[in-house]
Amino acid sequence: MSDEKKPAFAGNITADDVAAEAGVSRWTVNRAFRKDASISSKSLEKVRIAAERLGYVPDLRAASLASDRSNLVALLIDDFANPHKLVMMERLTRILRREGWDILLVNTLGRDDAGHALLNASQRRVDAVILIGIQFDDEVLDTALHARRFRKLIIFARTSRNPDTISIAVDDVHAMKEIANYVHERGYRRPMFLAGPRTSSAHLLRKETFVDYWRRHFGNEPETVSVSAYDPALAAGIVEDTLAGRDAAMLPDILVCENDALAIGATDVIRHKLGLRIPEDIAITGFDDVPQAEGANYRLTTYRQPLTDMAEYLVEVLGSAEGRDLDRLFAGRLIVRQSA
Amino acid sequence: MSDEKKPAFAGNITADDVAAEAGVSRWTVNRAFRKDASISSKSLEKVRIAAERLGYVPDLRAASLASDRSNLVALLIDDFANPHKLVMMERLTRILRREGWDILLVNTLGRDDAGHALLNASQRRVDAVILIGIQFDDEVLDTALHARRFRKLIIFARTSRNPDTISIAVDDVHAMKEIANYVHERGYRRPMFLAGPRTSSAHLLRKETFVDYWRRHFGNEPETVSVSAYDPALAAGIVEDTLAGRDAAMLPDILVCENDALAIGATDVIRHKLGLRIPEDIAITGFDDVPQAEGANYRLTTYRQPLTDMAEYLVEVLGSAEGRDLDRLFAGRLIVRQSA
DNA sequence: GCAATTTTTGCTCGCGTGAGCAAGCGTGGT
DNA sequence: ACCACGCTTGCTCACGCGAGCAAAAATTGC
Repeated sequence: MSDEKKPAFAGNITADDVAAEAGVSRWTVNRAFRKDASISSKSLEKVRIAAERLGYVPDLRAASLASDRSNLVALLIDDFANPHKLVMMERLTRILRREGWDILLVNTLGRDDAGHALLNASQRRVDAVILIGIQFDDEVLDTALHARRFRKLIIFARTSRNPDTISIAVDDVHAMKEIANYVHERGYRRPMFLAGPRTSSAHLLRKETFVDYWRRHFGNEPETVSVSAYDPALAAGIVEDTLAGRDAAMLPDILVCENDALAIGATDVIRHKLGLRIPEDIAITGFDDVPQAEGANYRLTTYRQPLTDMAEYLVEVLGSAEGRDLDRLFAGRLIVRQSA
Repeated sequence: MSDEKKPAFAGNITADDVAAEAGVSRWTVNRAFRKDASISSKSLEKVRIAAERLGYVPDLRAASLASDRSNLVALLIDDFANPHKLVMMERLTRILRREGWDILLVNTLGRDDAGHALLNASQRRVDAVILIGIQFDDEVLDTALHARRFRKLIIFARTSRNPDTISIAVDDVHAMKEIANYVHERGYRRPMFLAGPRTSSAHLLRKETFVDYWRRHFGNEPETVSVSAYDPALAAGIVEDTLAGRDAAMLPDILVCENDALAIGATDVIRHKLGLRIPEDIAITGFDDVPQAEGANYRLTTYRQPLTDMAEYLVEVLGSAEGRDLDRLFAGRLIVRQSA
């Protein structure tokens, strides 16, 4: 009787099956699926045909187990209210996939969850962890690094002074000086800085740089306000609370925002709640150049990070044998639009 | 001489090491990390302490290999211009992680890439594939299903008539009827429908439903326009091309959009390029209730999908032994705001 | 206190692949 | 025809864990 199993799905077809079908050994089959392996074009062809017929694809779990390289990186994010995260995810996933890296997406629920998120990643034996969230302060990083559970811990789009992490980011200091100079040149004199949450590590230097630079070069001390997350809705609330009811003379003439998420929330509230015009009554600048910043509604003057270059450097870092001293800062570009 | 290896990272600490440290067998160690396993509280405690000291965590690659369950699901997305995707990703990743599922994020670059994306997922032996993109037409689905490479293929937030997939979505037909009725009740008589790309399968029934229902109940045939992606910027371009230069009498009195991504692009262009007021000159409705829809700028009348319920049902589906007849439609809710 | 029963523990075998080595094979020079 | 050399192939061993069974230990009933 033919008790040839008809598998429910092709997961159980293994290199041995293909080897039998193609008349070669199992190792030749696997070699056919590795790009660096030495194999004759004749057996390669035989294997390809047999694999095609049986629907075989190599099992990366087993490959990873045997080779101690998973070709998997974990991407840890928390900050889902920030539209720029969507852009970053798109760019990172596209470029990493193109280079053969798969991505484990971990939604880190907050500071307390960061440890679990890292544990999660470590159980899959990822080759690297990429952080694009905001919740990773020194304590969390130290715990992760102390456990020596990761070969590489990469902080993307954010600077970190921790020597054991790799930070790939735009040069915030240079960027904010450029913005400060632009703002001053255009005649604005009473800027207010709208900042995001103040984390103790891996944070942005934007607020500090802007405030210091402005004070030193242009005399007065800018007012600053802080929002607890990069969330347009929260930013809107804070801006309304801060500015509502002020005399025109007491209003800032420009709102310099740490990023576009804040700038967008601020724009909405300034127009629709405070009834002021942008840029005539209050100008606005952002940071990141999210897609909506270009739209007819916001026309936001902002600063574009070279995300593609950064992602490509990230790939390079992933391939590198070293795990340290790979920090790199990139130069961005001021994008001038109508909002300032 | 002490050539005790100081590992570069803790990946090479195995259950055997913990077993030696705790004075039990390797299998007891692994049992301590499974929740269904039978183990005495005494050895559990011993193992916990030893594992803690050595920094051991089980290797899920090996576990998956041995048990034939990966606890991994692939999430395939292409449509990154649509802000609703960010909301969906947040909700899905949060709830799936809470239930112990890890997520492989695959950025599908387009229709031609769908096959590669699926292959990618299958090599990691994911337990299921979740599609939240738009590019999966019948041909791609058939290929994937024919290869029998997946136990479950779930189409999330989109209906599919393919019997071998599991579709978890909002009841589009009911939703659009509700919207059509609302629009008519509020006195609008010349709707225009702004649709997204027309895929041959797994698509939305929104346009068809609205147009048919309107024609049958309210007499006239709504004008329809289609955009090639759910991208606000593209929608803006199409709407401008379509409406610019029309007499007021020739303009629709309401623009019914297939989703918020389109509605947002349309809103921007209607206000800032055509110089019309919303809702006085043209009203607008969307679908999805993205975060910005609530903001002061858009105040968009839209339709909210019960994403959390849908994600929770998804978890249930993942746990189910069956792979078929699990389709489910959910009821959403019309969110009335100022735009219509 | 003893046998019957249940819980806990250890073990054999297998999951599908890669590293690295040794044998096989073909090629070219003399 | 012979040998040296490089490319290709097959093989041993290992990766870390789970299923499922058998032995050991703990618990129960009387």
